[in-house]
Amino acid sequence: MFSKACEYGIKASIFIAFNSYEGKRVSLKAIAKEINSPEAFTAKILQDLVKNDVINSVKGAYGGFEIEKLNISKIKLSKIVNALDGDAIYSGCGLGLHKCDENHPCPVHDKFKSIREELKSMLENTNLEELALDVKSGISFLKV
Amino acid sequence: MFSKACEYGIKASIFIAFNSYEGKRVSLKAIAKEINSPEAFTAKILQDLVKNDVINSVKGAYGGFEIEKLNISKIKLSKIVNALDGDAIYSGCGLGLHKCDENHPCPVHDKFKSIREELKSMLENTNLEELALDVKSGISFLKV
DNA sequence: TATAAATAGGATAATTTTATCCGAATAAAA
DNA sequence: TTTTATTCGGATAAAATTATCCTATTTATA
Ligand code: FES
Ligand code: FES
Repeated sequence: MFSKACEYGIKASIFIAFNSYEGKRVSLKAIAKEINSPEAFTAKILQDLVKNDVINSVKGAYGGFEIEKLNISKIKLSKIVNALDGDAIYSGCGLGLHKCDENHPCPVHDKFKSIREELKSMLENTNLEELALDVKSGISFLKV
Repeated sequence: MFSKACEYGIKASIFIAFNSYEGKRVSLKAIAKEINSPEAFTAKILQDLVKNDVINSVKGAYGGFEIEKLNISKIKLSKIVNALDGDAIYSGCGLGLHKCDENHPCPVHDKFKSIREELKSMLENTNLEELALDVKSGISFLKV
């Protein structure tokens, strides 16, 4: 469904989010350990997220990654997915036609329509805050 | 969403299906042309589909691919997707945890649940016949 | 029986995705 | 000012996916 990069990116963002709530900045090392991802690859993904204004980075000793508290509830999953995987998953044609077009639909267009719309609206209506709170309270998990 | 192999496989199966309805066997060349896919790669995919009993092949002159008429309505999209991509798309964890587990859910588990179930039931309840008939009647398209 | 038209399948290549390595830049603290 | 802990970014490398090529095998027909 999502690329590995996107999976790591979502998990990393959640981990950064709930630490930022407590005013804690987290390092690449801590993130990779927490979400069980390869460190160097995760670094690249975090750089992408910084460029796309999902997270902020602070260089140097005692640096790391963080998200402005006020923004945590404003960042939607769709922003992360879009930054890392683009919008093909909910905008492109499910069978790889040049584009998804009502007037020139592929055989599964109608069947997929509602699923893709549900996916899109879920991604656009889910914010980092709710996901982070669930992890913090032990309702959901980032690894294993 | 699906791999290229799976996209080609679904489209090829639909094309074979509606030709089989008319008692026509189709060649690799004809399939690749009709669904706009690379011929040799498509050949590999068709071999997989033959091994998984989705389609039948006939070697030699005047050979090609076909599906038993009586089976066309029995073959579900899920069978094709499973043969080519496995079941990760609707059974695996959306964030790549080892497995999707109610008792150890990832942060998006609940959000994804209904989408993945809808996807699964759609794939399990859509058969080749309906898809093939739509293409045949010009309601949907296999390329461009 | 020879020929031609197909699929089967092994080997290989190209591309994309995933992953690693290392030096440069930055900034806090000693 | 030096050391240390970081992110940044370029260059590779490894693995997976996508794609191609070539030969063997099969089978209908001339
Ligand atoms: S045309 Fe294929 S999903 Fe819309
Ligand atoms: S645990 Fe991740 S989708 Fe169920």
